[in-house]
Amino acid sequence: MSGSQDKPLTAREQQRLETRRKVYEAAVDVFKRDGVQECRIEDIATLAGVSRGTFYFHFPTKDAVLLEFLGESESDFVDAVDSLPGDAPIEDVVGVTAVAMARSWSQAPDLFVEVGVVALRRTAESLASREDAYGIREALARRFTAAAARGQLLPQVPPQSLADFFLASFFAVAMGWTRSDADMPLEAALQGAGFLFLNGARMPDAE
Amino acid sequence: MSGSQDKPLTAREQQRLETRRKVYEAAVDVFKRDGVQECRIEDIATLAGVSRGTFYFHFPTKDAVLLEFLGESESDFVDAVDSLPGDAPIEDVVGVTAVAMARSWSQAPDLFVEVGVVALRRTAESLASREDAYGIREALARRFTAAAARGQLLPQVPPQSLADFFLASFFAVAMGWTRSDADMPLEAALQGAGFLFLNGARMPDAE
DNA sequence: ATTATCTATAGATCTATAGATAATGC
DNA sequence: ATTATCTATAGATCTATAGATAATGC
Repeated sequence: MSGSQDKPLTAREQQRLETRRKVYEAAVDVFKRDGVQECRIEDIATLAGVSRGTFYFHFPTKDAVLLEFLGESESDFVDAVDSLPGDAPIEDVVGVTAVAMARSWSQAPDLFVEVGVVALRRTAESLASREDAYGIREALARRFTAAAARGQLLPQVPPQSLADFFLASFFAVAMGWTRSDADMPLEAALQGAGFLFLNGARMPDAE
Repeated sequence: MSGSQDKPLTAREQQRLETRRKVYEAAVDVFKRDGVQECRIEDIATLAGVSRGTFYFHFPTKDAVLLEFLGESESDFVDAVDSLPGDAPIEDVVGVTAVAMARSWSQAPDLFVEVGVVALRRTAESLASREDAYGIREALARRFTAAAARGQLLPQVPPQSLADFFLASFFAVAMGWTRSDADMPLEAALQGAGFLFLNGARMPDAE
């Protein structure tokens, strides 16, 4: 499904991708240094050694760069989930997602909020337009559908809603972790979120 | 704690508040009509009948208007939670929050995502600066602390994290609801989220 | 010769601020 | 006279695009 055909690149195509990558990496560096909202596109172009127009040739906005950044880390999550066998128990799905997200998100805590913002906007758009790109939302929704069919998850809640509920709470926990000074590893915090997702916040006895 | 002293306003103060309100309402209208990102401040000023500079005199950015909007709806949530007796069971806290959020969020589904964005940014900032304004996060955290002390909630998870987990999942469910065409009332969707929060997604038997 | 990539620049919009006007308190 | 409110405008930055340059395919 991921279409990397590896057809030979012309010198021109190679040049374009190289410039694009230079611009992308310069942008991420400047984002981290100056902040996404505060930084100027001028500075990104200068660091990449191109004109400001070249930035706009490759990316329409700063948000487009962040979307690419999001897409790169998201494919790690999807790979982690997709590497599990089709009948893997739901605990494993939750577990490997926690591991993959912890690994990816630890890299760029400075960009965390702004990446969350573009993820939110993109999800809102795809909800509105009914287009379903295959990302972590969809990978999780599939697993949740299968788990509900096996009787492991509550059948009343639509799997897509479960996936949204799950992702939002993971994001919230990760953001809290990023900004706190607790010395618990991010992975442990996310595993805790996974436990809450599966078992709820209520004390079992207090039923 | 909410300091409305009602000291008499001078004509000038009254004028300022009036203009500020005009600008605020014009901004919200234009946001709904043209979209927050797309609209121009020029158009807000024109609709309010003031100069563009006057907009900036009252609000530094569009986001500041959204923050005020967020603050107004948030105080409804806080009032709802604070109206409960101190020893109210946690189910009631979850329930009245669902009712208050459903009432408030149904008003402005068009602004939903952008309000979520400023809420996210504000929360990130307050986490970073350790300042704790009293909002719905703090109102919930207090209740969760009390409930954990009474043995109604899992004691391992910090109450503030529980509040973040709770708010993020409510937001996610509400956003999904806003964009879907299911004819379930928003309140029912949020009550479902509250159930998930308390009891988890796992089937009780499958333990 | 045609097309893709990139640059230079015009026009639009935003942000910062000096100055005008009107209210206030002495 | 001083201060608060608002306007007008200069300068900064972004967005859109015409034109320059370099690669491609015939």
